[in-house]
Amino acid sequence: MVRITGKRISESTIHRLSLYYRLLKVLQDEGYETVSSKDLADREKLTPAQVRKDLSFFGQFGTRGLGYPVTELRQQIAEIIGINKKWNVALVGIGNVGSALVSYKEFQKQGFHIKLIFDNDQRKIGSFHKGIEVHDVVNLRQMLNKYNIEIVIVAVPGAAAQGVVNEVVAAGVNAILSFAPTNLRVPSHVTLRSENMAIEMEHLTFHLTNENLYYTA
Amino acid sequence: MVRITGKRISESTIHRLSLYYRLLKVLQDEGYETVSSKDLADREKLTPAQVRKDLSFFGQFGTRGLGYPVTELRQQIAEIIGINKKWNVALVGIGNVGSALVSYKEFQKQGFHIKLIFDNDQRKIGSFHKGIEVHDVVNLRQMLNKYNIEIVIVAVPGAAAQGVVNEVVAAGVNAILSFAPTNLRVPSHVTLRSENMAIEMEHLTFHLTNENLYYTA
DNA sequence: CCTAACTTGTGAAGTTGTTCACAATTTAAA
DNA sequence: TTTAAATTGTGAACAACTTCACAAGTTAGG
Ligand SMILES: NC(=O)c1ccc[n+]([C@@H]2O[C@H](COP(=O)([O-])OP(=O)(O)OC[C@H]3O[C@@H](n4cnc5c(N)ncnc54)[C@H](O)[C@@H]3O)[C@@H](O)[C@H]2O)c1
Ligand SMILES: NC(=O)c1ccc[n+]([C@@H]2O[C@H](COP(=O)([O-])OP(=O)(O)OC[C@H]3O[C@@H](n4cnc5c(N)ncnc54)[C@H](O)[C@@H]3O)[C@@H](O)[C@H]2O)c1
Repeated sequence: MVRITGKRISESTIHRLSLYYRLLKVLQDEGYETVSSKDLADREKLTPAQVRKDLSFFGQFGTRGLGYPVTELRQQIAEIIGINKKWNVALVGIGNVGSALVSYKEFQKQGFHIKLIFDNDQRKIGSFHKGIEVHDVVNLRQMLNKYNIEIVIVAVPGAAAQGVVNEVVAAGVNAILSFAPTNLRVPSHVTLRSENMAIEMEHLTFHLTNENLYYTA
Repeated sequence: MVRITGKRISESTIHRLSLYYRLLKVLQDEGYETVSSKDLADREKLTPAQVRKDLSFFGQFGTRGLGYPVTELRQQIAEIIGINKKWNVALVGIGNVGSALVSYKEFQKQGFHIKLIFDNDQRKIGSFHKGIEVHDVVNLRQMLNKYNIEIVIVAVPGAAAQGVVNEVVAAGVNAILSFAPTNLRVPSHVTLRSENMAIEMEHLTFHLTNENLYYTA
C-alpha cells in the first residue's frame, strides 16, 4: 500500500523491520559488527532472501561478501520506521490498561512521550498519574491540537471507543492505537492499529480445537 | 498451514472468523435473522467473496437467495474457533499487565477462566487477586499439569519470558499468549501469539514518517 | 406456476507476497 | 596478484491469498 521510490511496502515488511531493529540491538550487545542476511533470518525464522528483499525496498545497506554493519543498519532502520525521534502521545481512558501504560518505562525510553491523559470520570479528572494531569475528555479535540499530539492511544470501554476515535480524527491526529475489542472506523488517511487480546486468544483456541485435524486429507 | 478436510486455512482467515463472530453478535442485537455476505463484507471493509470463501472452508452455512442465518452462523463459528467451551488459563507475572488482566471481566465472560496465577516475587506469592492465590513460579510445571491448564498468559519482563515459556512448553501446554516485547521460541506444535505494543506503535510511526512518500513514483 | 431478483459456493483468474537463483562484489588467503 | 569463499541485490519463478464471475439454488410477487 505504502510506496517509497515507486515500490509497494507491505505491512508484513514493516512488521519485520521492527523485528530486525530489536534483533540488531541484541547483536550489538553481543558484540557483532556485521551480520549476514542468513544470520538475521535464522534468528527470526525467516529466509535470507526475505531479509534482503525487505531491506532492499529502502536502499542498499550491505556489503557483498561481508553482510550488514550492525550499528549502522540499526540506525537506518530506526530512521525508516521513524523511531529516531520523540513522539507526542496522548492517552484516552485511564483505567486498568491506561494505568499500566502510563507506568510502563520502556514506552518512554522508546521515545513515546505521554503528554496528555483524558478521561470522562469526574473522580479521575484533575488527578495525576506519574506527574501527568488527567483532563476532561470534553476538551480532547482542542488540547490535542494545542499540544501537537501525533499519536493517540485509546483505552476506553468498547462502547465509547468510536466516539473518542471520531474526535481524535476531527482533531487531525493521523495515528491511533486502540485497545478496545470493537471494530473501529477511520478515514483512509488515518492509520489505526488495534491490540485485540480476545482475537489473539481465539487464534489459540482455534489451534487447540483444530490441531487434531491438521493435515487430514 | 492448518488443514480441515484437505484445505489450508490461513491465519488471516482465522482472524476474520473472530471479526465475523463479533459482528454477528451486533447483528443479533440489532434483530437481524439473516445476513448476506455483502452486508457482512460492508461492515468489515471486506469483499463479499472473501466472506463466502472464508466460511466455505468450514462448510455450507448459507441459503442461496437469502444469506446466512445470524444466530446459527454465530454458533457455528464459535464451534470452529473453539469458544463454545470454557478454557483453563494460567497467568504468569502479576504486575501491571497481569493485574489489568485479572480484573478484566470480559475475559471471564468469553469463557477464559484464570485458574492459577504465578510470580517469583516473594511479596506477591501467597497474596490473592480477585480471589485467586498467587503461587511461586517454581511450581509452575507441576501445577499446570495438575490443574489441566490449556492456555498460559505470560506477563513477565522480557528477560524472564523465554525461561517461563520453556517451562510452560515442558509442562505440555500448547497455547501461549505473551506480552513480552521479545522474540520467543517454541516448538512447532505449540501456538504462540504475542501482543507487542511496541511493534504496533512502530507501524504507526512508520506511516506517519512515510506518508509524504506514498505513491511517489 | 412462472419469472425476476437475490445470494451462495466455488473454480478460475488476478494480485500480492515469498523464495529462488545468479551476476556482481568484497574479503582473505595463498 | 590470483583464486576461492562468502554474501548482497534483484529479476524471475513460485506460492499464497483475494477477487471475479457464474452456475445453481431460493424467494417473492404476479
Ligand atoms: N483490562 C484488560 O486487561 C483489558 C484487556 C484487553 C482489552 N481491554 C480493553 O481495553 C479497554 C480499557 O480497558 P480497562 O480494563 O482499562 O477499562 P477500565 O474500565 O478500567 O478503564 C476505562 C477508562 O475509560 C474511561 N472512559 C470511559 N468512557 C470514556 C470516554 N467516553 N472518554 C474518556 N474516558 C472514558 C473510564 O472512566 C475509565 O477510566 C477496554 O476497551 C477493554 O475492553 C482491557
Ligand atoms: N505495562 C505495560 O503497559 C506494558 C505494555 C506493553 C508490554 N508490556 C510487557 O508486559 C510484560 C509485563 O509488564 P508489566 O508492566 O506488567 O511488568 P511488571 O514489572 O509490572 O510485572 C512483571 C511481573 O512479573 C514478575 N516476574 C518477574 N520475573 C518472573 C519470573 N521469572 N517468573 C514469574 N514472575 C516473574 C514480577 O515479579 C512482576 O510481578 C513485560 O514484558 C512488559 O514489557 C507491558
